[in-house]
Amino acid sequence: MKDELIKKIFPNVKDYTFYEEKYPERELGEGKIVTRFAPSPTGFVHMGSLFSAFVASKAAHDTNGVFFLRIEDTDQKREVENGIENIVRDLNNFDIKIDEGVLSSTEEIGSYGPYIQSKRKEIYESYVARLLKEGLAYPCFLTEEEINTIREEQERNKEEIGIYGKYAKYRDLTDEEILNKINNGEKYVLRLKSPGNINNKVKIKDLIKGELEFPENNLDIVLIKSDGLPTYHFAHAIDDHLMHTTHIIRGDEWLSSLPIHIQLFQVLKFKLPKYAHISPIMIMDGDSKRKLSKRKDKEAAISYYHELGVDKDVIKLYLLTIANSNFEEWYLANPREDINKFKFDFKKVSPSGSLFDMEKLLNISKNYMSYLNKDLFYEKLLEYTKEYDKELYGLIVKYKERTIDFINIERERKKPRKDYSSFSEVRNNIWYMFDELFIKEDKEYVFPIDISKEDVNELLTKYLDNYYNEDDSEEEWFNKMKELAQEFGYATDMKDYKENSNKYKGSIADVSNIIRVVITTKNTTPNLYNIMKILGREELYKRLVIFNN
RNA sequence: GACCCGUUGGUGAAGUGGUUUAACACGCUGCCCUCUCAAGGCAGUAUUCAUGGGUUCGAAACCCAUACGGGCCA
Repeated sequence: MKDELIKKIFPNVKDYTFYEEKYPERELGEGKIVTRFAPSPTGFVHMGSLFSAFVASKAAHDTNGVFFLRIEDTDQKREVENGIENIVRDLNNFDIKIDEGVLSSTEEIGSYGPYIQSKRKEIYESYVARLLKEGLAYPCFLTEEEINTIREEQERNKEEIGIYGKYAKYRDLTDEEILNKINNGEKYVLRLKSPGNINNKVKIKDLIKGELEFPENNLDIVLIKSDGLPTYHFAHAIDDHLMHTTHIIRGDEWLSSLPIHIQLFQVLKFKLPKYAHISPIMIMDGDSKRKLSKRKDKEAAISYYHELGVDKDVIKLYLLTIANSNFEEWYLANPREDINKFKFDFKKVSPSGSLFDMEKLLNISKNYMSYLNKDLFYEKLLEYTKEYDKELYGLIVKYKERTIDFINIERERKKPRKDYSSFSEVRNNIWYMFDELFIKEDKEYVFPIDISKEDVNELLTKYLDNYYNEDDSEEEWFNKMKELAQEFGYATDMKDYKENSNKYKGSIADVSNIIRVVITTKNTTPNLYNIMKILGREELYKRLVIFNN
């Protein structure tokens, strides 16, 4: 195509070499990876997109490379208000550092911008102008109805669907014919004049999927739509070339358009980046699996975990577990190590999609919570209750020391207790430590053996009056418990009790559980010795009084 | 319907031709320890790697076909 006609189509178009010079090769050094996360601004980040963003940022940061955020807003129908801000916020919440790119709808950092596609219109024009000049692109005047008719015909004849061969009616128009049509005001798109042949094979090595083979692309795909904005395919080639992305990490729904992308890079004489296509996270829907869906699955929303009280670090651990099959083993060997020390490896990514497993996630959370030190646990509990349980929040602020002491029962040791898999579970285990709640809650005392209220009262009174001493060590405490058991005709040795249960009213286990129930109303709690000590003598008497009423 | 990817226990998976009568982790079951729970210890949980055929002295691993699942273009 002649320059005059190109000028007619794009009056102020710059030569593409302008941009080649403006965005020079990055000087990062050997082995540094440049990746990007390129979402549409259609709302919040969900588990699936978080997964690819997380993997991409990890891959880049492991090599001290660059991870940037680009916004793909060329499909303006789908946009949502504050879309960009929400994405940036969600990434920040997950400590995914944006080295470069969009920070909000008005700010960005980095020297390869703009990073919002709608602001890059003239860049795309320069490159499509080059293709027009080289005869590798052309204006196509097919109307929507015509395209539909073509598709119907192709479906009838069981032919490949799309614009190619004889269906590419405007492929070989002369400049003059084109000019006439444009002057007539006919609407058009700009299409690739595909040099491909469907009978040829194109091979590519994907970092996750391995060796792949596709038929070559032969479709004259649209490069620039009639609204002047580029298609995903074209923008991807231009942007990732100019931004010098080294690794395209994205969902495997893009796999089938890979031949198009390869061809675009060839036609534009760009160096092809490396590709890594991640399989989607799946979920069971009845008997069959499907992709985890932002719309259908509550587990897909990050806010779901926030409400549950599952820490964001747990989500990261989970995502790494499904991303790299050797991570779990590494983490098991280094349970309290900073996960940034684990190096992501493309070779260890499963080519098939993993099923989302809530149980596994909660188990990771349980371990994580058990490894938190008492102060950090307390802080995170404050944060959680402040938002989701104001009443408990007030109490743990008021009784800070008591709360921390309780949290710390059997915590500071090599293999800590694992009581909670989310912060929302804490209330159910701690409420009885606070007078306000203990008095208020409906209480039902269920004892391990058949025993009258009077006998319980006698047992407790005797225990508190004659045996219990706040300063006792755990061993002394337990010995006294045994003495009490003996005095009331309970077995002090569990083995003995198992063999001769008919000689006793019950066992020492029953005695301590009777005490446990009066004090807490629960028949399972953390170590009773610690609980009594934390509550204090006076409080213990009070609970006996409450029981008797 | 065309094309592409995948298929190892309930789940995540290790595994790239012989040390695999399939690692590890979650879950589940049982036992032990034990004042309850949690934790911990021990054991069990795939007669076999979707199915059929082939290559090979030897296959979960390589090849072909079929089935199923997923994706994508519509």
